[in-house]
Amino acid sequence: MSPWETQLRKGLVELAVLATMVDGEAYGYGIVERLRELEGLEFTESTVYPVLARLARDGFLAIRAERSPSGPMRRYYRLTPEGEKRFREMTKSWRTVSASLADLLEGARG
Amino acid sequence: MSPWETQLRKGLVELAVLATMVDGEAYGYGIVERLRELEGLEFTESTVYPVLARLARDGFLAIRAERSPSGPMRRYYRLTPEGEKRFREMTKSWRTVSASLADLLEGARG
DNA sequence: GGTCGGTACTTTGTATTGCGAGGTAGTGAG
DNA sequence: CTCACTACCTCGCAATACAAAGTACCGACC
Repeated sequence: MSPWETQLRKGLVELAVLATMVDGEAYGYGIVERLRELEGLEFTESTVYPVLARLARDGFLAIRAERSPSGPMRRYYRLTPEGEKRFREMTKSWRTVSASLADLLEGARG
Repeated sequence: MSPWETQLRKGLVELAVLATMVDGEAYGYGIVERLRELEGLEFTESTVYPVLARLARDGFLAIRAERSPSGPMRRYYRLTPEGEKRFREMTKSWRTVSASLADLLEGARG
């Protein structure tokens, strides 16, 4: 992954991770696998796990452990009310920035 | 600016800056002013100038100095062929990531 | 002459973050 | 008992956004 592509995705990991658990709880490894299917959002475990830990530490996620049918224990994360708020705010910001940048690229011959 | 908003924009500065000079040369202060008009892309001089310096150092921009009608000398930047290539690549990557994230947010109740 | 606001560029230091590399461990198949 | 897959975690490096602070040029106004 080229360094500028890495930079381009900075900050998006958190939003992407939050998005994966809006419809219900999710666990780390599963999140990585799910995001891997989305072009440009192929994050590794080294990236996702620390994000989950940080979000949980800051009260945006609650954790529940459960046995896996095929490996070590899974740690399921789900959004707390603060987490949902955070998700909504980030989504809004994202849409704003995204729209502005789209306008800028539109105006240029790009 | 909240820290996560800062992170959300990481890597976008470079693309935004490149976009401002696709249609012709531009100078630092002017770029800052122009971006300030776009919601979510209000970068400060502390952010933009280092980006310009880095892009020039890496051969993506060429520099030309010219007197300003109202202040110190301006340094006009324009895209080199490598710069145009970089801009096209970044734009493409951006559209990909943006589309994937939009899909993800769409799928979620967001 | 002096001050002030606006223009224009630069540097230093701090706080975050993405991720490669490497590690631990449970599980079932062969 | 080895191998592949699942599942989690941590260290260390490289990269970056930005506040803060500084320098300098200019015209206007008193």
